[in-house]
Amino acid sequence: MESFHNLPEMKRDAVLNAAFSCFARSGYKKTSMADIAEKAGISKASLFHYFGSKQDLYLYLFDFSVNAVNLAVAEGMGEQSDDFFVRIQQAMHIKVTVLSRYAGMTDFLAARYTEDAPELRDLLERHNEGGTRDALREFFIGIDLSKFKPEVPVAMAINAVIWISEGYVRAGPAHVDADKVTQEISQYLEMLRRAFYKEEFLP
Amino acid sequence: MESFHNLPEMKRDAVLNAAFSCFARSGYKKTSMADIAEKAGISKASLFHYFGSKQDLYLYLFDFSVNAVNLAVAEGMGEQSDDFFVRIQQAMHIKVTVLSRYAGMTDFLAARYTEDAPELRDLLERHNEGGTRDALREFFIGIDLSKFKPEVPVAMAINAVIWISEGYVRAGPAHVDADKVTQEISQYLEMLRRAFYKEEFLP
DNA sequence: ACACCCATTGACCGAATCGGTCAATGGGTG
DNA sequence: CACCCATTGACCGATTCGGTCAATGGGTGT
Repeated sequence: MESFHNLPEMKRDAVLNAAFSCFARSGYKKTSMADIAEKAGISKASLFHYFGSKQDLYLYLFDFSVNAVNLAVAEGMGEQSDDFFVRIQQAMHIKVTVLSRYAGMTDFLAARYTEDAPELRDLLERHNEGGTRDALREFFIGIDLSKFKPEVPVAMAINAVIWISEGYVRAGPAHVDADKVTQEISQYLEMLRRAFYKEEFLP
Repeated sequence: MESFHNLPEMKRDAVLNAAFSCFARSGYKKTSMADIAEKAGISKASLFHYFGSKQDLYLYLFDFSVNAVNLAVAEGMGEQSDDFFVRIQQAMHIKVTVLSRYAGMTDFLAARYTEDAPELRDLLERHNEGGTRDALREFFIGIDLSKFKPEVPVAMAINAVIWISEGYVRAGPAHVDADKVTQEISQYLEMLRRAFYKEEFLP
């Protein structure tokens, strides 16, 4: 495991991204170590040399992802605004920043909810109890919902904004520059803000 | 193959849906006939009795899906309106109707673009040449774009509407009643219409 | 009651692939 | 030159793969 950390950064990211995308697309059981090794451009034996076993690799990826997301959230979420749109733009910026380096990581984390391999049950359930809480519910506390026009259904508007943000990220294969992508998303959010907010809250 | 058509309708749909979801989630190569048989509640030998081989099963599913979609489109798309929102609502109604019976079919059809199994290349490429054309481009001919407010970017608004529709379908596990789902989607579309259209085009 | 039919399936086949191991290799370092 | 250690092709037993087949059993006509 320490041998993996001594790898040059580029090679390390290649291995991580190969593993992320394979596990995310095919799940734990259907992903073979040969698949990951081939996509990463290394030998299968090296994979076992780095991580010991398939299960240990998955566990490492999981911890790595949780830490990376927590770190990105900690340094990306500045002063908590009461404005829905600035807060969701912060969240999308974090997601895009993480995704620009580890393209398959969020899909990997999302896919853990559909994992049914018994060898992972303990680890995943343990993390569900302690860490995750209800992130979505927590995201919306302190938001000033009175900025929305009275005639727009707030719950639907919120769903709309979330689905558009996700739709953009999903559709966008041009993940070259995280800042540029963030800027383009903000254009969509600005359009929605104009459509949903009372005029007194628009610049 | 004729033995499969003589099956009772419920059992037939169970087999089709099992195969759709397995192929859509795991791809052609990673999906085993045992997976499909188990999810369908029949024996693996029966699967081979019906379809002969794994490849023949995939081919049958593909033809079946293309025919089903074409049929649904033919009978679901009434007089072509020049209004963007009524047209997209027609399209979503078709999609939801198909999905209510064959939950995994659209994902199965979408997944064919990422299939790299050499045994399927011929079939998939052949269908790409002849049938598909640019469905999205064709969808938008004759649409009256002047109904949009001058300050809203039309291209972005269109993407927004599409992503919201897809997001709703993806998020909604309550696929019990197709008409109810269609009605809920129309509420979202109505909200967006109010936000994006000039007032003179609102009721 | 019997004979016939055919859908269904558990058991089985050789081949491929699985997770995992190991000895040989080769480039870097003192 | 000797040592070290990352890397890997070849290999292991076990499992799973696509596909086959004979046995079974519930229907149907007579």
